[in-house]
Amino acid sequence: MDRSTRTKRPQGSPGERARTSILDAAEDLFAREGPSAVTLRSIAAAGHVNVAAVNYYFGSKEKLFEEMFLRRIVPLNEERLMRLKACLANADGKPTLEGIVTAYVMPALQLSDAAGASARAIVVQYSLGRVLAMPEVNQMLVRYYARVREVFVAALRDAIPHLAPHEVVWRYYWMGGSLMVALAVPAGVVEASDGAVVPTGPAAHGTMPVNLIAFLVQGISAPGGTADVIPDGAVAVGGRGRPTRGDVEMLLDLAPREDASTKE
Amino acid sequence: MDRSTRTKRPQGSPGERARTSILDAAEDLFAREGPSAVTLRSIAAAGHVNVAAVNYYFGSKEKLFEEMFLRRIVPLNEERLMRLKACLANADGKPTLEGIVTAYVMPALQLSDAAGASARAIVVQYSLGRVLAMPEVNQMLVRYYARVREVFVAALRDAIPHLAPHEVVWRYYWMGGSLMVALAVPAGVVEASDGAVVPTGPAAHGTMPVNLIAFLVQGISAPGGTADVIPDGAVAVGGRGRPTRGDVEMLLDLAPREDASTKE
DNA sequence: GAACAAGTCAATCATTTGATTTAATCGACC
DNA sequence: GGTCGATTAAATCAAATGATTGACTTGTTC
Repeated sequence: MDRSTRTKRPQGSPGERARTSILDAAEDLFAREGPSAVTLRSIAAAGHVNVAAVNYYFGSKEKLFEEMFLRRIVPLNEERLMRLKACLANADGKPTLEGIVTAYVMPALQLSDAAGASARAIVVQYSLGRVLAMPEVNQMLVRYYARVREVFVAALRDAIPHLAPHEVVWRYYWMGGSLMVALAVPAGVVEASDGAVVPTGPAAHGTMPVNLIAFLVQGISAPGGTADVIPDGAVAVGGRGRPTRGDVEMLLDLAPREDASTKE
Repeated sequence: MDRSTRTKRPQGSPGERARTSILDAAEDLFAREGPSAVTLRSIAAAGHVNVAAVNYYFGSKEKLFEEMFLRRIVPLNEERLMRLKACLANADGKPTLEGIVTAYVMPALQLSDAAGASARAIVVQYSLGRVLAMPEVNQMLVRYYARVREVFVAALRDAIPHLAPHEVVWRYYWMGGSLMVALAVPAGVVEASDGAVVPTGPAAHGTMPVNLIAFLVQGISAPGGTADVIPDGAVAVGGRGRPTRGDVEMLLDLAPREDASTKE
């Protein structure tokens, strides 16, 4: 609109504005309207750019989505890994369960606190949902999630050695599910469904993060149901050797895995 | 195909076969291909019916989706409510937390165990995800979920009176998130990401349900983070009056709410 | 100011979409 | 056999979609 005030370009190169504008619009639309309702035209309209611009900058609709996801997910997970690393350093390789959970949860919750309303939060939700649900989704995303999962599961195993290895994997997933909902459900919905007087204002989520961590820490550390409790004769499980101390550090120092992709 | 053996129609009326065939196909496609990739033509092809049949039986694509969801979700939630009711009866109105959680979780997990692979499970996931994410989704679904939520939150409040009311709502949502992931993630993925020897065969999920319930029970009963723990000055919360005993029963006996819809 | 790349825009393409129409087919019932 | 409603099939419609084109504008560099 007010192109008159463009003496200093708001951000980077002239085309960079369009790029981020498209990414923001796509993110917002994808979060609100659902994945099926998003069209190139709606994105272009919301981003105040021409339809051709989308293909000009991103090549295709699919590429746009990929970049849109990666823009949020990569920094998010890098911070998770960084926090976990800090935990390991402070705790001499034996971080507390609370430390691990916090390292996983907080970057995501703070992401949703930041600037762009709940749009980013729901992006995280959708990306996670897609990765989980669709087998053939972008292999890069799958591998990226796998790497984060490996590290955290290894750390969790050190913190809760009483659990069978594959039960730890389940609890990692469940943690993700709870976090996903915590991100996706607007605080207003919870308030409305409660009728209670709840904190609104500066701290967007109020006491939610603290409670979520408490919920997860206590849940994850719950004793596992042993196989003989199961009514329908499931056999007992025995994982490969429990990971030796140091596995987590090794995984954390692993290079970002640029290696062979199944197909270019 | 083998229409020769139609002396006794396999199921109901001749068109009933087409109806369920379409519903099954839609469910399967929606679960596997993702919500955006489902077209009337792909449904018709997968269901071995003509494209026109979809509109003939369901009127529109949207109506088809609605019926598809309701076919799974209504019985699922009815069983949840039934189980909760049974809990209340056996426990003289004071069911255990484990009873409540089991009433909520098991119907869903058993649903995924039944016949149709993981398709149904992922349908549940998507429906839940949609209800959570999109504000304007089918009002009927929203209201239906709201009713189940009210009942279970009321029951949870009786079981864990030490929590602030709206924190209980959050934990209900988190329970849903964990369950969602438990349904969506194929057991094979967990096994693969673990490398462990895990139980395969008859009991599709092995010890997972027992462990999920243990995880949830202990997590939900975790002490709440009080407001003064929060670093960023959130105010303490005080709900409306804690629900009096009997609230749950009252809610459970409530009629299924046929009342006014905002618009026909 | 000319030349050139970077960026923007309206117009348009070939497909695909949900939905409708029209005609043919099936199956019970008299 | 004949009739009639229920069901299926093929053809078709208008609208929308992702993508592309070629002309136009802008900003930079010499």
